[in-house]
Amino acid sequence: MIYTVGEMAKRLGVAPSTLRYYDQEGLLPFVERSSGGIRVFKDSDYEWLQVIGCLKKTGMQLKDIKSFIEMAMQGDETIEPRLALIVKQKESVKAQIAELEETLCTLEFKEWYYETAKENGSTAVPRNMALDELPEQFRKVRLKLRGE
Amino acid sequence: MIYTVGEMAKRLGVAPSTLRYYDQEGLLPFVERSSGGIRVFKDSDYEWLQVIGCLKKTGMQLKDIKSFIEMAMQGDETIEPRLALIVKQKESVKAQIAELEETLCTLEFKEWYYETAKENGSTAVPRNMALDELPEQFRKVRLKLRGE
DNA sequence: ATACAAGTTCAAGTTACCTTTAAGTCAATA
DNA sequence: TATTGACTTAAAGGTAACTTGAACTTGTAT
Repeated sequence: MIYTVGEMAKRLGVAPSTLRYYDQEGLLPFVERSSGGIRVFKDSDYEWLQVIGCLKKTGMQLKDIKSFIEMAMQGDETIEPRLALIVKQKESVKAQIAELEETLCTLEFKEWYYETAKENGSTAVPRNMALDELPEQFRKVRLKLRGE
Repeated sequence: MIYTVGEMAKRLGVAPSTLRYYDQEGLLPFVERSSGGIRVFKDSDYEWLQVIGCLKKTGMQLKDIKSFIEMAMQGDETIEPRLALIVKQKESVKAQIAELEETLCTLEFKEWYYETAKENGSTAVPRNMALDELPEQFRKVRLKLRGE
């Protein structure tokens, strides 16, 4: 199967202008053109675009994704640096998950805080509660929020 | 304890210009000024800034954080919408974690892919491997990447 | 009293990532 | 063959979140 930029964009759930922009930025050196200059996307290009999408989700910048694609275009000599980059991004994603888990704990504290405020008609109640009055799992969170 | 903008920025690990920018954008209505116009941060302001930082980590935009702060400044009448917002952000963070977990699976597949390529001197080996030749946990990932 | 680091405002600059617009070309259908 | 919708490029515009620079003021330390 082959696709135009619009068809491929639809398949990926992105705007056609995004694909044109990526191409312009050098992220899509694998995309060929028809005799008339129209971009011709193949199924194997879809896979490249999925990889680009994956790296984007890790928070990698387009210029770094470009380097990765350029390495891939060089062929088998660049297997090791590509592996290294994947491993690095894997660690980065693990760190991001850990940070979001912490953020989640803070939000759960805040949820409890406003639930308690709602029940009592005032934020003063959870705010002035002694540390040992609050549920055990929220004590560390409150200390951290208050910088203690 | 009271702090200048520079001291508070240091305590938070951000640039002083960031705090001035937030103030300018209306995110810090609780910060008072000295007679000479210098910002005076209190310990309770540190806690607000930590909450702002938490909401930022959830991916919330500054204009939406501003709305939250404005509600908080209104007092106890806004407990319910604040609770609703926290719960919404909690769900958003859970979704972000789920997406990163999926991204992690893809990266683990890619790690295996390049490890196998490295062992065999060519990406052709993992690329052309039959689906039932690859480790079970990577089969669904490859199908998704190839759009099958 | 004087120096001087760090504060102030306002405006302009920066970066990343697209999107939009304009002017024109390609290619599938009637 | 003519129409029409989707393609092309180049350049400009947009947005979020800061950062920087210039010109000036505050407040602490000698």
